[in-house]
Amino acid sequence: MSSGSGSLMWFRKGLRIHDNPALEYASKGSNFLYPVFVIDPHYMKPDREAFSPGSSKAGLNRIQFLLESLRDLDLNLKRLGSRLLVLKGEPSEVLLRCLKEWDVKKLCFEYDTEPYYQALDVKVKSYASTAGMEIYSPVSHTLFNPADIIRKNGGKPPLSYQSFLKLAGEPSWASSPLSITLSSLPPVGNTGNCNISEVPTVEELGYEETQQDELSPFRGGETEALKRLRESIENKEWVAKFEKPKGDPSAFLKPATTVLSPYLKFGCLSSRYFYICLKDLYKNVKTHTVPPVSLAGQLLWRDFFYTVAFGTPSFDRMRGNKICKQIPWNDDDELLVAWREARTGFPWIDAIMTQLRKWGWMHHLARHCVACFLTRGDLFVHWEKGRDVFERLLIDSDWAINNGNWLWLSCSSFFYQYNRIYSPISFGKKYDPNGDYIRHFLPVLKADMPKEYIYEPWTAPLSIQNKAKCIIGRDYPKPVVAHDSASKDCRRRMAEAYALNHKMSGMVSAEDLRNLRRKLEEDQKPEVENKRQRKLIG
DNA sequence: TAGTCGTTGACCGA
DNA sequence: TCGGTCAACGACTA
Repeated sequence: MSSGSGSLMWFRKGLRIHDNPALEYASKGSNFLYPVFVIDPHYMKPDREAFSPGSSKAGLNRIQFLLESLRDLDLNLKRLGSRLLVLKGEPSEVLLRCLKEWDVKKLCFEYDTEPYYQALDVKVKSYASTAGMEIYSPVSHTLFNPADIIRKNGGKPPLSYQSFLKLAGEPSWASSPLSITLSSLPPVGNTGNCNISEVPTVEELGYEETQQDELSPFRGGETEALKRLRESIENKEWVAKFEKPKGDPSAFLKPATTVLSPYLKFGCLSSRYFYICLKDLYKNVKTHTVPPVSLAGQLLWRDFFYTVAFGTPSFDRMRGNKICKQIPWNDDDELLVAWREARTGFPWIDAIMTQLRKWGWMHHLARHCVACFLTRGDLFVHWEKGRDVFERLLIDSDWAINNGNWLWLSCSSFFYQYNRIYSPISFGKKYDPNGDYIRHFLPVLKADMPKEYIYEPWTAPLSIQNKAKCIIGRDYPKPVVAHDSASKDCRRRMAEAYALNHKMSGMVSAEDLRNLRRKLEEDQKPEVENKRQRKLIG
């Protein structure tokens, strides 16, 4: 056994060496260091029932990304004279066993605001403090401590970005230099009988060799994150002029953004280090863009959603969520599946959903289009269902940000102008009139579908469809809805739902919603009947 | 309480 | 490429 100054560094997110205050503190004055990552089978083991390759919680792309990040972390720890100790099992059980068996005086881990970790940390902290261990759990995943912002705002999270900015100001740590490098780490202590393994491969986790024809082009890990960051900020002019809404969602050979989000999600890249790099760059250019559209503004968006998510009970649900409009979304699994499986018949939408499936990433505006289409724009399917699909398939899916954006896009919170609907036809066309993005992700439309019809192939004359070897309804689906009438109907439903929320001052009961759903369906009946009649006559 | 403003809509006409 | 219109929301602020 060690001399009694061992520390356990528990990695969860924060899979990095640079700007890692928990790791730094754990190594300071310790004779031994136990750098631990616990693989939770619930998160990792194959689930054959799931709608895509992966576990019950995560798609294979993100599992792969996490494993790559862990391998990189292990390598970086080895360079400093340590290594990553990988253990398997239910995280709190595994950790408690380690704390009991090893000689640990200090337990260090990055603070996490997600409900999952909040609950987990209560268990672990309670054991560690009873056992007389020192616990160090600093906030280093975000620029600000969400609790500080909420306190400053009188106990409530700010609900607009601008008010968040005002409350937040400049982060307190930004005036002093961050600890970016570590020169060495204490050796790993005696691990006794604990079953330590190397970072597994996906095959070792039980996945078969993947059949997918196109894999995510993004590799995980701190090394890759820092390389990507360097490459992005090398182009000073590009950073200084960056305006998020002006990015091209159809750019896939060279994405219009940094694609640093997956690295921020797992903490392979410190958001604080990224922020400091941007501030340094801004100092050295004549002019630069500002929040909300600037690159620094994107990091602040992340903090905004973290803050609201932390301060809002049931943030990830409609019911019981005080900031969420109660809307009678329909429960149509057929439409959901068509959307999820890229079979809506709208090539722009289906190409984006295919990119999501294959790459685990797509441009922010592309996410807007498909989220709007699924919910308030066309299909009127519950945002929680779309959220689940994103949560599974995105390599950067982040609890606070993903839920926040679905609340936003579905006009359930933050954003309320439900008349502004993205067209599944004309929005993409603005950026990519030739349809190169569609042709890449939907090979069935690649060959000879003329650009005049690539966004609306069902309008192509049969002769053209024949020539393009793509018959609509056979080789590629007919559109699941008519956008013009569907979006009009969505607007009507949203107006009714808003009126109900207004009338009830937000206290809409389940029964109120049921009644409204019934009313909306009855209002629609004559229209459906008319359509049927027209069909009969036609 | 009234007025301002809001990360990124579509469409039309100039 | 621009500005106006569509129809009209809620958070925040003075």
